[in-house]
Amino acid sequence: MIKRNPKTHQSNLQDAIKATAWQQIAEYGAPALSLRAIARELNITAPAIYNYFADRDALVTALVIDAYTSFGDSQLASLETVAVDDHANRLKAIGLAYRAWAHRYTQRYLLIFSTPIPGYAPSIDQIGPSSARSIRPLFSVVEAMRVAGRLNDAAYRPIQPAYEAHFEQWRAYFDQVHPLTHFVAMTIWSRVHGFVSLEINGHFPPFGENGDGLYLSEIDAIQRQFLHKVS
Amino acid sequence: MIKRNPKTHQSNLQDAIKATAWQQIAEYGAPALSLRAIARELNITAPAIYNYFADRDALVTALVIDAYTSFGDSQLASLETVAVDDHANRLKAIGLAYRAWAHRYTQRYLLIFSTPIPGYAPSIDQIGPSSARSIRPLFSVVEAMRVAGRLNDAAYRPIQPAYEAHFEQWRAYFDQVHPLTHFVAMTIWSRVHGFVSLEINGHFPPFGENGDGLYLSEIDAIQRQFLHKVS
DNA sequence: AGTGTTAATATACACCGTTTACTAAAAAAT
DNA sequence: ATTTTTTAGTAAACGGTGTATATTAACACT
Repeated sequence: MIKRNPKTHQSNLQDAIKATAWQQIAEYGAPALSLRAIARELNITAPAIYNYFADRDALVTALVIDAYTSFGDSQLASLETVAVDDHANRLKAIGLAYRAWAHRYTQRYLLIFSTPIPGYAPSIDQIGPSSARSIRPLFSVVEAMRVAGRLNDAAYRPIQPAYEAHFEQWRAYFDQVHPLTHFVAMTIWSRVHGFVSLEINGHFPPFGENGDGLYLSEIDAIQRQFLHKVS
Repeated sequence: MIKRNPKTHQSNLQDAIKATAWQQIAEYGAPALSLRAIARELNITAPAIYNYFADRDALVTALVIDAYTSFGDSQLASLETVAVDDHANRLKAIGLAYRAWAHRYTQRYLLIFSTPIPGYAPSIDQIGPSSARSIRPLFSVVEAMRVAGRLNDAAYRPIQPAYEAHFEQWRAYFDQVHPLTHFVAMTIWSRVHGFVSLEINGHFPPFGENGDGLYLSEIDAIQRQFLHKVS
């Protein structure tokens, strides 16, 4: 008959579990995530967590959704101070925000884009919405370029018929955006992601948090390739 | 006094451990790698593995080096059938080989570029050589372009002085290649990697193993941006 | 007061990497 | 040829993990 720690009596234990998980992920990295460690920190027993999350994967899924939300917020916020018709600077702002967020919240970034939790595979049904939301700001920037007639489609290659079905199904999360917009946005995303991914995972030299020439030149290249001059 | 299974008496148990590890990684994924499972498969006990690898991380490091070697072989082989002065097609060949290898050996790809083993962090000293070797073919293609005067340096931005030291140290693995070559090669690598990484990790729709428009257009863009026309 | 539900516990199981102590066989040394 | 040393395995155990089961304490509602 052990008297439970008052900590466990806080209004929402579910949130406390997630908060502790984030704290431990930030401190020891996502792979070290442990239900038992979380329970210890909260002065409860490990099985108690199962009252709030079906299993470890359910907790991780909740964390992934949180990470996507944080990422989406950052993407959205980066556009607030840039005029909606200043396409060049909107591309630049959202591109820099991508990298800055990854550096600021490395563990969240890895949780989304790497697979640091052994045996965990996210279900598209659950994370789809928050994932789509996080990418939508980039899509909106590109779509604005297209609507303004400033989207360069020289590189556009239609999706091969064989993959059209898959593509269409996957695109359901993106409000049936214009194919050209989708094409360009995914290309931009893949470039920005490629740089940041290699950097975060230690395959590039450690540039630090500040912008550097290589990344800025990639943003330049994106602007030059996809943004028409005003005609 | 148990008579050991003949399997354990094969000439090189170290290689057998690695082979079994690869087999289980291919079947169940890298995160499920387990020394005990390997030992079971080989009819030995788990601690016996410690005669051949200092600990789990040492085994993983050996696997990572193998993966880099396989990747480097693939990169090298892709250039064999293309004339050394056919820069456009060398870029294309090596780019397609990158993606094809990642699809063919997904688990090896993830082992290198993701961090699927909990708690494992590769030491640059040990994997540096095989890692550098795997990237060198790309560097050689770009360097050949530069020497032939066909490398477009319009986007080049010198490394910021603050990072020059780090950069130089890291570059020691790459035979002091020309800075411009290094700059362009890293950019190309990051683009190709970005696409494949998103694809392999399920953030892009499943295009399958065959080439598709989006990836080919990225290779096009790389050619157009960095390869001068013959002057 | 009694009943049903909720949320925690205690216990247990099967797995993991790793350490220690021990042993049998092979190799080396005398 | 005998003794010693090294090698390469085993057995047992420690502390860790996620999770299932059964049980118990506290609460809300009739």
